[in-house]
Amino acid sequence: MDMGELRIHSEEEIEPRRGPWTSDEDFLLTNYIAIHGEGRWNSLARCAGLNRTGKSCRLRWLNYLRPDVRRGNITPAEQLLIIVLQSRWGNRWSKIAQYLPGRTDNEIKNYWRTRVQKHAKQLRCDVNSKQFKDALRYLWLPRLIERIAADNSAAEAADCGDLAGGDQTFSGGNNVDVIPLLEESGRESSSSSSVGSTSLGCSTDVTTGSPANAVSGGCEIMQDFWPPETGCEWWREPVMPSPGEYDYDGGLMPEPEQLWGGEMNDSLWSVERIWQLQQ
DNA sequence: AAAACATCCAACCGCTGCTTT
DNA sequence: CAAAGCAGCGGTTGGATGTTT
Repeated sequence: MDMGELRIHSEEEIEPRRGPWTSDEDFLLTNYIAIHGEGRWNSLARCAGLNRTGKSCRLRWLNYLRPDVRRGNITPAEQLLIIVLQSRWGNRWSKIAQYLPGRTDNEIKNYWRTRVQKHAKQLRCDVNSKQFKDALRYLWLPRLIERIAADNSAAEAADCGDLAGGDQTFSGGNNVDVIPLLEESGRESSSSSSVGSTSLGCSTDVTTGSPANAVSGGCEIMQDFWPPETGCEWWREPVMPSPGEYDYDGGLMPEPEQLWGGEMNDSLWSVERIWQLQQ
């Protein structure tokens, strides 16, 4: 600890430290919480000898130091959940985070702002617009489901070769047969959307296909999402379902505990479960 | 190699609502 | 009941890092 930064405590107000946390501060906070637990952040900050606000301590603990916090790559399954839940609840990040164990509201919020809003920008539409929601539902979600299915297949193959290997990455590893789900989704899309009608029809191989197909079909579009160079002209076609044909707000959302009992496990990320949320 | 630009993400800020006094 | 204190939330910012020119 750099004691030079911690001026001698006195009753008069000491300007709390701000900015990036040092490893010493992390150590102090982690140690204190390990012994005394969380809560009462203002007094915790004082008692732990941290010249930080309670707010700052809480944020550091919840978003970074907590042992069960997961950072880094947002998996396709997690992306799927975020998109589905955001469409249902809006920017209720803490609520959404409850359904992604180990992920913080901050991380989900960052993901949304950096990745999802970027695509909205490329489409030149608002993230809250029907246009963009349709893009998510009929282009992004099917693609994510395909990726999850592919991950599952890869994980299955890996499991055959290495039964001892546990899945630590949440990228798959379950045994859900996704084909019926994809077919179901495809039927739904084909009945209402020319873009959606082929979005799932390319599940066998999204890496091939001509540029012409990309515009008229959707495989390649889905592969690269929305390449800015297309000018998104295809998207302006009146191919979306009529109002009321989909309903993001319908249905009852089970509590997180009901879904996975508050624990992280592989079945948590089954496509089946995620798809149920989407319905 | 370096400057310019883009992206990511940890951390802060202001606000709201709940609890305590 | 009102005021004060606190926790939590969502929006925003700025520095670090990566990528492009």
